[in-house]
Amino acid sequence: MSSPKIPSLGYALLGLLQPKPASGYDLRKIFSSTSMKTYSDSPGAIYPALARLEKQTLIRGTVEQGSGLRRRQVFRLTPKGVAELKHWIVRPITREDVVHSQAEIMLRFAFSEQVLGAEASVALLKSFAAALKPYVQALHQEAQELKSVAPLSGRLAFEAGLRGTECLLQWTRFAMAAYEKEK
Amino acid sequence: MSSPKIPSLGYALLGLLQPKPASGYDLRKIFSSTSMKTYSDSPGAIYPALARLEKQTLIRGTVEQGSGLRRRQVFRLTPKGVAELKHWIVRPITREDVVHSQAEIMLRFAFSEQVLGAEASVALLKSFAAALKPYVQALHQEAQELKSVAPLSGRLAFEAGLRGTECLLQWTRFAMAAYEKEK
DNA sequence: TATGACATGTAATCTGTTACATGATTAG
DNA sequence: CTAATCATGTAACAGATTACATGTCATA
Repeated sequence: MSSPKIPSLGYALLGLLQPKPASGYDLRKIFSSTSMKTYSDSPGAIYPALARLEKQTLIRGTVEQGSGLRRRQVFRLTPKGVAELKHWIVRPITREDVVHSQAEIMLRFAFSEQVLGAEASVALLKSFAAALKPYVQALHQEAQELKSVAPLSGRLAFEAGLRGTECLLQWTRFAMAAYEKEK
Repeated sequence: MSSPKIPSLGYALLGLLQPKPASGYDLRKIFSSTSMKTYSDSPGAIYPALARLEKQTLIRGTVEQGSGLRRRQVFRLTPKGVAELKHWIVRPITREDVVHSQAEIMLRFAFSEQVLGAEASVALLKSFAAALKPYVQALHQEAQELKSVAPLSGRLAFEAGLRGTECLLQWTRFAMAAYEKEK
């Protein structure tokens, strides 16, 4: 039970390994070349992270060396790893998540369809929207209180955060509509 | 020269101490009670951070104890600290910043007016917009390439990032207009 | 006198960064 | 042959989290 908490990078690795086994090098290339540049592509981050996941038996690595090929270790999810990934994705979204780890929410959503199917993606969107709505309200209120105090640049910085959050809420509607249309 | 790199939290502390000296406890309260909840309010983060800044002679702490008051250390910026803060704020904004540390850009902007005046804030906004424009273009292009490959949830997650960035670009225009109107 | 808020810190642990080290294979 | 790329890792260090430790002051 209650395995030691897995950091974002760990889940990113699990999610990437789910559809297709890959080596550490493959994963680094994904991080450095695609839109997932927010995650570190440094070997000092990825190889230890893979080692931790393997120690928790969430993934298993097998050394490939058919006919003089250079050594290359390919990792795949174990059933336990698949379960952990699913469990992480379906967790309801809290205010905490919205404030401190929006990037992780998006990561969960990005993987949701492959791992659990479209219904799970829609459910996540609903949970996200439900958490966002009162948060936007609270931000509006805080903006009112800030109005007379801070210098203009401070108020504008706050406004940027508010707009970004509203933008995200709009996006959840857009995304739900996209799933509607698909059916 | 070239002092050891200061992390985001360090600059947040410098920025907060600039208009008004404060104790570690005051700073923690600011982090936990205002919109700066993204920064850690844990003593294990803040007190060591203050100690580092003091060792670099960017701030100086003085123990207040007028008439049997409980011990309370108040920190203020040194001239070197003010210079470091200014230098950090005026640094031109790079693609790197936009991709990996948007929060820090907003922090720089939030402090800019108090520390350097409205012209500096406007200059920062221009630099930000200039970095955002080509980035949005690049994201659009990447979105095109993604179109046929990823599952819907993956494409939508990407779309969320794209929209957020566009939203930020719009905000820069809004903010510049706000400064225009103020004059 | 006991509770809770004020106020400051430390220690263990975890993760990530940076930089280095190693060696195989392929292209020029 | 040599340079670049493939592929894997390690070691030193910095910073954050969590939990704990300590003591003061006000109030009920």
